Amino acid sequence: MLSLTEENYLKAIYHLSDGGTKSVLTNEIAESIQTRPASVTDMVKKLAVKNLITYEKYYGVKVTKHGKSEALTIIRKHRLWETFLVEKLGFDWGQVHDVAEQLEHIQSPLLIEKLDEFLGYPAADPHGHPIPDKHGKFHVSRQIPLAEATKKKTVARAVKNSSQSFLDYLSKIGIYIGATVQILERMEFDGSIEIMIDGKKKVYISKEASENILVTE
Amino acid sequence: MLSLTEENYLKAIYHLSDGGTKSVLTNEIAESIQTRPASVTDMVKKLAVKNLITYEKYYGVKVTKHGKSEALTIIRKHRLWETFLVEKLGFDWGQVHDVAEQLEHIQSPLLIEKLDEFLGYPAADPHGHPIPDKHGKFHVSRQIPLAEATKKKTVARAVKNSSQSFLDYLSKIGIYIGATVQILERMEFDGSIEIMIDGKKKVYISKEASENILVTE
DNA sequence: TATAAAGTTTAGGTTAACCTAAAAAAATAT
DNA sequence: ATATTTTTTTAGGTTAACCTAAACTTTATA
Ligand SMILES: [Mn+2]
Ligand SMILES: [Mn+2]
Ligand SMILES: [Mn+2]
Ligand SMILES: [Mn+2]
Repeated sequence: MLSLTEENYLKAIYHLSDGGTKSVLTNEIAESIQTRPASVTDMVKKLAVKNLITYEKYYGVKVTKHGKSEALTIIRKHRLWETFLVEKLGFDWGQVHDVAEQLEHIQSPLLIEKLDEFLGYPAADPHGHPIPDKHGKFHVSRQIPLAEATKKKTVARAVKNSSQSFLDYLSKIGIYIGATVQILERMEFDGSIEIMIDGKKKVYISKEASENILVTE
Repeated sequence: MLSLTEENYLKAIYHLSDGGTKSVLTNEIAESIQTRPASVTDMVKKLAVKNLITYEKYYGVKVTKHGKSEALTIIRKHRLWETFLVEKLGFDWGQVHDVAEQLEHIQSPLLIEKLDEFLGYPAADPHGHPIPDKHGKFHVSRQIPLAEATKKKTVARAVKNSSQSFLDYLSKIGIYIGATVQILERMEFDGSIEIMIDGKKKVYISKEASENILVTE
């Protein structure tokens, strides 16, 4: 069984590795988890002993099969709780992340199965992120950042950034998961774009914002 | 803000003090929390510095006003979560305690208010224990152990012991919160009693069991 | 290729929450 | 009242998870 801290490290490493595909460096982990590189080195050795990652001194870590499965369990819990908070308790999609950050560490396989059932086995969380099933399986449709879309008409499917401030901003301008987004014009000089939301509302959004909205064409 | 450990100590002390009325000794705390007396002495000093209890060397601790209010918040959370698990997720009343023991430490005032609302502001948890409101207020009707009841006909209102094994036993013989319990006969030699549940089922229960069922006459 | 810069690890400390063993105080028994 | 037992505290360690500063390794630059 993993400690809360070990779980947070493992989840961070998994996310940074793009689902276990690439290896992750000490400084990236330190940055993402808000600790010092020296602390990361300590923890990374512990996780390697537990067979959750492989660690090659100076060259970073890779997530093992076992580590991937543990990470996906934590992510599953995180996203199920976020879904619960929004769907059942009426939280705003920008309010759920920090609470889910705590709830994801509750240890009870029964709880998570019952919660999943209660929510009707959702496929995605309020941010459009896929929820792994109890075996760690999930499906993602081909999503691209709005910034890279070539077709004029797209549908918002997920956000890349789940921060309160970004989600509050999206809500304010009227973007939500499932909204249709038409690209009206790209500004040459700063990459900002003019879009039409649900065929009704025209707004300008920055390049930065458009990179954090994932769409299907 | 309190650590998880501090919260567990404070809650244990509050329970042992009968709602803040009497003072609590080091060994009682150690016993209840499954630690060594020396560890209790350490923690008790910390809690005293934080003004949650008063500590008189060799004579035990008392819960302060502030400590009582913090303890009641934790108890409120514990009981709301237990109610959620039974009412919404379909847990058995014997399965909830350990999970609630973890959930009670989640830090989010918003979460707990929304959960309370979602549950319809319940007055008691699945074990019949009162749920304090957000100001720490709650009401208990005059409940006595079935072992001490003098009237023939009583109604089960709460359990004194929330262990899985005791609750499984109660379910098995057909006792639940709200069940009517008629006392048919008391056995002189071991204090066991014969009862009729809901006017239908006759069973014998031990003195021990009858001391852990709280009823109103 | 030698040197500088960047990234990482090691060495050595801190704090919270535990522990055992010894010392001290309080309660009980003679 | 004194001696014994019980309870509690103190002293001194351990472990997990952090930290800073110094020592390394790797990578980039001259
Ligand atoms: Mn977390
Ligand atoms: Mn999410
Ligand atoms: Mn607890
Ligand atoms: Mn309860």
